[in-house]
Amino acid sequence: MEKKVKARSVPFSQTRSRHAGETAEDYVEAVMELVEEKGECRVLDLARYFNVSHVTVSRIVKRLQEEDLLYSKPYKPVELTAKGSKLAKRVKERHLIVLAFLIKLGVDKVNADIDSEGIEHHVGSKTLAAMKKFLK
Amino acid sequence: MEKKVKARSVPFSQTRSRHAGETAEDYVEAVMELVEEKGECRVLDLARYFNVSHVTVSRIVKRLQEEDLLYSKPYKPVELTAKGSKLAKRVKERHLIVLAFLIKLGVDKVNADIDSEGIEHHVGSKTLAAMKKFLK
DNA sequence: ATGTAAATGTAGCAATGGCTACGGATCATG
DNA sequence: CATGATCCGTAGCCATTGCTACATTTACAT
Repeated sequence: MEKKVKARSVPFSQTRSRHAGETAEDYVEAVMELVEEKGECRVLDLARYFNVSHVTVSRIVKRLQEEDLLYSKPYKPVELTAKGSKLAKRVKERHLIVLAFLIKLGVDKVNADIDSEGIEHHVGSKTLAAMKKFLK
Repeated sequence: MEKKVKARSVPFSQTRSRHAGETAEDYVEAVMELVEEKGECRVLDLARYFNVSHVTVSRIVKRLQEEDLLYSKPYKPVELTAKGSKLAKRVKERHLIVLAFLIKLGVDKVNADIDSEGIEHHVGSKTLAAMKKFLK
């Protein structure tokens, strides 16, 4: 008498690609923020931002160039492509909504900052809509 | 006139270990659920649960044994250690709170299921407390 | 103009988590 | 107890994201 155990709603088959996608989102968001604040975004700016070595950044930037999200020439600043810019705006908006939501929920700013960065990647459109509604 | 750009509140230095930690949480939770529902938890049960190959499960189970979260002998069922059981209970409770929270927020069950599985790993104690309060 | 410091790239290693292919173990069932 | 089906382990591949060490380029100051 075997009880059926349902598989997860979201298959884990693509864990690696999901993580890579989160990295892409984090990077385009960071590039947008750094360009806004500093005028340009260097590899080392990203390395400091994410607390990783410049080597890690450099490799990821190369990959995101192949995905047409970023653009840069060797030893030059990193820029967003049109596609990257569009993604960055979506990501940033979602991030800000999640952050505002947590704060309105009663979470202190420090923890809201921390948790929103982890949560944002997993907020689907339905959940995002519910958060927006709650904010109004 | 360089504006200072603050680094992320949560350093990304440990991205890999964070992901490994999420995997550990997912696995102990799954083992607990499968043992409850089927009486025992085999490698293949986990493989089907996560939609990955038995090889992936087998390697991860081995690692989690070294972390003293799981226990099993070759070709035998996987069991939780005391430490793993404790973690599983915490994870499951947190998961259920996040799920209930999303539903109360107005998200449909299907999307609440999906998003809660991604979100749960990033909900700190303060955010969890705020969710609990909202549920009351 | 030249030389040094800072920024970036390259080589190569490790850990994690995917996979296929293959082989050994276990278990029902005849 | 033999045998086929099922389960599981091992070997070995790839991708992603960390790292250190070293090489190269750029930019700035003298």
